Formats: sequence, C-alpha cells, structure tokens
Amino acid sequence: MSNSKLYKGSLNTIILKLLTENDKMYGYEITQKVKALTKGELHITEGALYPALHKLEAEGLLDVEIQKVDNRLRKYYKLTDQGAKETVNRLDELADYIKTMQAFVNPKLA
Amino acid sequence: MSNSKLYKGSLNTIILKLLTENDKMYGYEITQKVKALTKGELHITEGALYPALHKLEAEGLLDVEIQKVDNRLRKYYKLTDQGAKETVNRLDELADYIKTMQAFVNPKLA
DNA sequence: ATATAATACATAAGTTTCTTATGCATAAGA
DNA sequence: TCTTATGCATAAGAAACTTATGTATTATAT
Repeated sequence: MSNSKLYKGSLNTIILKLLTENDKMYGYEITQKVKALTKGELHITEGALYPALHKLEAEGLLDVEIQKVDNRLRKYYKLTDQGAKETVNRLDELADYIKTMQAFVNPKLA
Repeated sequence: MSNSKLYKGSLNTIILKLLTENDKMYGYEITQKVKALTKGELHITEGALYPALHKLEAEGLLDVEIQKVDNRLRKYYKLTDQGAKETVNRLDELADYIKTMQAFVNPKLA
C-alpha cells in the first residue's frame, strides 16, 4: 500500500477510521480519500483494499449496500455497531503503537 | 513480535536504531533491551529476531563477531558503515510514517 | 538434589498482509 | 480512437511475522 513496509498492518485501521467520519464509502472512494488526506504519501492498492473490505465484512464489522451510479456499480460500506466499537479499540492500539515508537526513536521527548 | 499487527515491518528499524546507541549487541540482549525500553509493550520473539539479524548481515548492514562468555556463545552484531547510513534512512521513513499516521488519526493537531 | 526459569543460539511450518499482475466493464478526455 | 479514470474482483507470489521446536549452559527455587 506504499513504498514503506511500515504501513503493513494499518490498512484495516485506516478503513475503519475513515468510516467513522463518512458514514458510508465505496472502495474506490477510500483509495482517493487516503491519497488526498496523506498528500500522496500513502497509496492503497486495489489488491490490498478489496480483500480487506471483504474480510471486515465477513468479520461483521462492515455492512454492504450496492448501488448503481452512472451505470457503474458501487459497493458502499458502513460500520456495523460492532464495527464502531472495534474501531475504538483499533485506534487505541494505533495510538499506543505511535506513542511507543515515538518514544523509542526519540527518547528525549518522552 | 507483539500483540498488535502494527509492529510488522518495524523490527529491522528497531534493531538498527539500537545499534546506533550501543556499538555492539547480541540477540538476546536486544530482546531484553526492547522489552525494557518499551515497558513490556513490545516483545520481540526469537523466531523473528534471529532471521532478521541474519538478513541484515547478509545485506551488509551488520557485522558479526562471536564471543564465548561463561561457556555460552554470543554473537555480537554491530553496524557496518553502510548500515549506519541506511539506519538514517530507515529512521527517516519511520518518522514519516509516524507523522502521517498521527495526522491521519488526529487531523486537528496537524 | 532436582526441577524450572533464564540465558543464548537456531530453524521449519504456517499465517497474515501485502504487491504485482491480471481480468472485466463503463465513462471521460486527449 | 486511444488512453486515463472509475469501479469492481481474484490469483500468485513475496515479506514479515508467530508458533513450535530443538540444543546447550547457568542460575534459581523447591
């Protein structure tokens, strides 16, 4: 999803976080949003995104709703109740990770 | 290397960073140091660590020196010149990642 | 004395998560 | 009319782990 290996593991959290802010989004929209929000730093590939969305749905964290716009399919995803709860946990974990690594790299500021 | 998937990809950078501060370290010492520095948050498994060290050595970023202490083997690793240079890059990448994710999770503070 | 934990290395099988390479289809722009 | 953008999908392979072993010495606890 990017040139750096560091993003490995954070895709699910990124998706969930976006869906707390946007109610419903479709796959392509997510890729564009992430690119915009990170100023091009983070590029989500389709090969990573779509399987991730399917998995989150299978886990009961997302619901799907198919719409046809301009004769093109869109699969809108939104958080389930469980998904909303789980997102809180994932964001906490991410915050912890960032804090830990921040302190590790820059101990003086801790 | 931890309960969170987020650490995936950061092990090499962690090793390199430690070796900029300690001149030479052996595997077991690294696991203990990381545990201490992160207050138990990050636990490096041996199954991840030793192959990582071997790979960094194969890439020419680390040099090895074997010593026998108390009748036990220790393989001391230290940064090569190339390793020292590469560490700077890896730490920059890590800093970028942290910055990007920080901004993503907490846009208000950006 | 003796079992367990700590120290110290190593590898192999399996899992997760991604990249890269495809494939299909419609719409817009050069 | 060719390429790019939009929109979905999957399959093969790579990378980075976890989990489970294995060997060996030393220290600690019972």
